[in-house]
Amino acid sequence: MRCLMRLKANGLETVSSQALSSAAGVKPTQLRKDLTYFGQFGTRGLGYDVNQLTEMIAEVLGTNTLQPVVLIGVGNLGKALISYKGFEREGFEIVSAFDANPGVVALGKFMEIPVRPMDEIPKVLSEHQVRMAILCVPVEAAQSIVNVLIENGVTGILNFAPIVLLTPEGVTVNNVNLAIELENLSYFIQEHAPSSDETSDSDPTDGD
Amino acid sequence: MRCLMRLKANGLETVSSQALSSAAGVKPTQLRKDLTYFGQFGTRGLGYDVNQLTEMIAEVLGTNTLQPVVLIGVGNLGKALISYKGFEREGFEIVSAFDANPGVVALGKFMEIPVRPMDEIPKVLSEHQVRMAILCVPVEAAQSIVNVLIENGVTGILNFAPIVLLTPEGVTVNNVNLAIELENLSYFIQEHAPSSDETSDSDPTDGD
DNA sequence: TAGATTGTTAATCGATTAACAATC
DNA sequence: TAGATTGTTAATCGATTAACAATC
Repeated sequence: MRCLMRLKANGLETVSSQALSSAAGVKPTQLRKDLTYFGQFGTRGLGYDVNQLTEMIAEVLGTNTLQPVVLIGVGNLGKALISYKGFEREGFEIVSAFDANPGVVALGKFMEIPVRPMDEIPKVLSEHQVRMAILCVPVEAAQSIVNVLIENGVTGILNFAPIVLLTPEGVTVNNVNLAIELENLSYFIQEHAPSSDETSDSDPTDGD
Repeated sequence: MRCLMRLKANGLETVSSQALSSAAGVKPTQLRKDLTYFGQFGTRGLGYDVNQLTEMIAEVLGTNTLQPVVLIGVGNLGKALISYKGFEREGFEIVSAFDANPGVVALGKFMEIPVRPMDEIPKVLSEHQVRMAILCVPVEAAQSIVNVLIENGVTGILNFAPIVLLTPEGVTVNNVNLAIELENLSYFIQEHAPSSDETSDSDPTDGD
């Protein structure tokens, strides 16, 4: 998607699996095979229409319309995520933040992204039809908040608390554990590690 | 590793691949196979010695001794990471932070983790024999800082800037891209997505 | 029509797992 | 010795890739 965006910004209208895959660092066959999983979008002899492909991927990702998201827990990390511009750029809108600390709520009341007390979660979720939440609360609070979120229609959780969340079928959890990221790195700089050959993003698989 | 820690905390001295794997959410065979990649640590008929296995894994991960780490870029995210206690618990020590903004440096001069100006990077890295860095600077600054880091002996970078870093062979980059995490989640809450079956951590593969 | 590039088949490769002999 | 559980082999499964017919 990001490669396509770049092509689009440069005015390209058409791209071959060859060109796009090399930009993305994968093999052309891989790219074509993956795309056909969702349908047929290319033109033989020509390649793919950049606009059409962009739109199709946005639709698959669910980012073609602005996705409302809430953020729970306005500590250091929460604040950092609120001010992160990347979410918006990719089609997400943090409609509200929540915090258990009245002081934090008072301070955040009139911010661009308002901070509300926890008991307003149900109201806000139903008002904005929110289905995704970013969770940056302490481990102790995580599970009970998740229960509330799920009761109120959330089906996707980006979880920063280092704990395995229990969720019913149909709810997806993506865990981001920064300590694990660092451990992983640590492993690869040890001499016994088979030297890794490609720079790549973390790719979370995810949750029941 | 985290499962083992928990067993240890509970006074368990021995664990079977069966028990450990179910705690970790993988199959017993998988666990045994993976462990043998590093050697033979079990006792047939008995299982694995928790202490011995813990130690072996810590060694493989390189977390048996405290790993010195530096953090570059003390913005919102940088601050959040500095105050994150998880790193220390897992065997990492942020020995210093760095920032390009003199104001940030002035403020952070006498913090528990000191904030220093960028030009002191070489001195600090060699003094503490630092091999790992956490990068949370703006995209524009990322590559040039990475060059400095590598020149001064860093071989592992945890990168939060949404950019593909160019690094020589032997340097590992782990990218954490929060927008991608959210996109991934978004995909799975769409109806067309094959419902995912397991909650799991992001597992970064990594970099040349 | 000739050249290009897709979508798809079949071959290859690697990773997971069941089964079991080794052995505590 | 009998029961348990490892380490390892061989079978299975799924994912990647090469090759190519379809077709723009």
